[in-house]
Amino acid sequence: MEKKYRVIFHIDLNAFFASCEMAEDPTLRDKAIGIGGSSNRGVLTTANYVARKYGVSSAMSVMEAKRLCPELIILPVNFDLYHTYSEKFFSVLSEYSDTIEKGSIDEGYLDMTALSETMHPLDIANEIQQRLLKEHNLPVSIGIAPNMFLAKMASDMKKPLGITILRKRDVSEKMWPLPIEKMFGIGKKTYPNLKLLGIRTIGDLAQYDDAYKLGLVLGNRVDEFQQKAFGHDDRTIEPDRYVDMKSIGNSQTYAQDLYEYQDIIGKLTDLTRKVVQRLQADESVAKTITIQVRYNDFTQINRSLTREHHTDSFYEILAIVERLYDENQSDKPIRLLGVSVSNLIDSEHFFRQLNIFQMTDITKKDEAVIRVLDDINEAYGQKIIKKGAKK
DNA sequence: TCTGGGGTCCTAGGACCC
DNA sequence: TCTGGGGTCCTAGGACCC
Repeated sequence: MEKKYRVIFHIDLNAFFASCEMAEDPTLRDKAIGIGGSSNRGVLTTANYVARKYGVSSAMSVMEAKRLCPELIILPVNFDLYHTYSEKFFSVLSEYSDTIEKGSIDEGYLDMTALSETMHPLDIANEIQQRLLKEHNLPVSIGIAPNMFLAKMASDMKKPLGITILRKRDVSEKMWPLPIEKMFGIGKKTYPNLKLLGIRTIGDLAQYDDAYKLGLVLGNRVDEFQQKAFGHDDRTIEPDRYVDMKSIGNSQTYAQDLYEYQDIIGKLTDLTRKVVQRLQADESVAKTITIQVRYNDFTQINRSLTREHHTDSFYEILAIVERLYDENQSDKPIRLLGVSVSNLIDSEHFFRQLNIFQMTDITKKDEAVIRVLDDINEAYGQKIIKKGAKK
């Protein structure tokens, strides 16, 4: 059955981190700047368009970037600043549609079907682009299409400050000639395998007819990718999709490899403290704790443990982090450590459940559990009272 | 050119329950 | 004796994206 015709926008902030820095400090605008790579072992997360003219790009090592552009200014990552600008961005978008899905900190999908009945989509896109530039110094590229996939592909076709319309009837002319690695969802592991099958462009993928061979490369996603290569995508925009975070983590590559146990535990403690602060600020509690260890030979292990109950206690989480590390010690020097928490739920919701559980089921639980409950209630008694009093 | 840090989603095997 | 299936949760690893 034919679906109702839709107008979908994908709006992408250009060189977002660099744009935020330039918006804050206009003297940076005509200079080459890169973000990230604090240590000698770092890479850049973003480069502005001045730096890109020298061949500097994101994911490039600092050393290489400096070689290409000796006058490059390197700024540390400032997530607080970028979140502030991200909120400004989505706040402007929310004036144009109620149906917005956050793709990430710097991109969003909007269902513009309703507004397009009274206004031409191109005029809307122009207005949004101009407003973001004038009011917040944020350059964006906009893709306009009948579905999310085509809108995403379209916004990438003209940068910076592009507006691109991609209709289904344009797919064979505008999208099929693109190299296969430009297709959203095909990464650097998959595209060499596709090339082995002789698939070099998105058009090649659309027209490839050996489903068995394709299955060896794409698994059970053959149909999905081929549909998209034809420009078909039935997904609807889900505003709630990423409103609740699913995990919170911090990781760091150290300037020098770590060897000493006490040193390593110290770094893990620092990471845990940062993660717990963000967890508490988010008013969430976590059930699964994961550590990440990358050795200097670049092999990596992840070890996780799921607790019986959720928590946001620094000491409880740290105890698990230490235990996970102790159980997986190795002689290899360590390059990176990470701590993350997942299986998150809203803390208020959790404590409502906890109270019921305590009243009915406590006799079956062992001492350790009771101790945990006491700890949590002590820590949260205040918070619950405060929240209750607000209403 | 030696290779970040923030995430999401998927898969596959094993444990466990019914 | 030999060995069901379905469902869910946990763990580890990997691909991908920005």
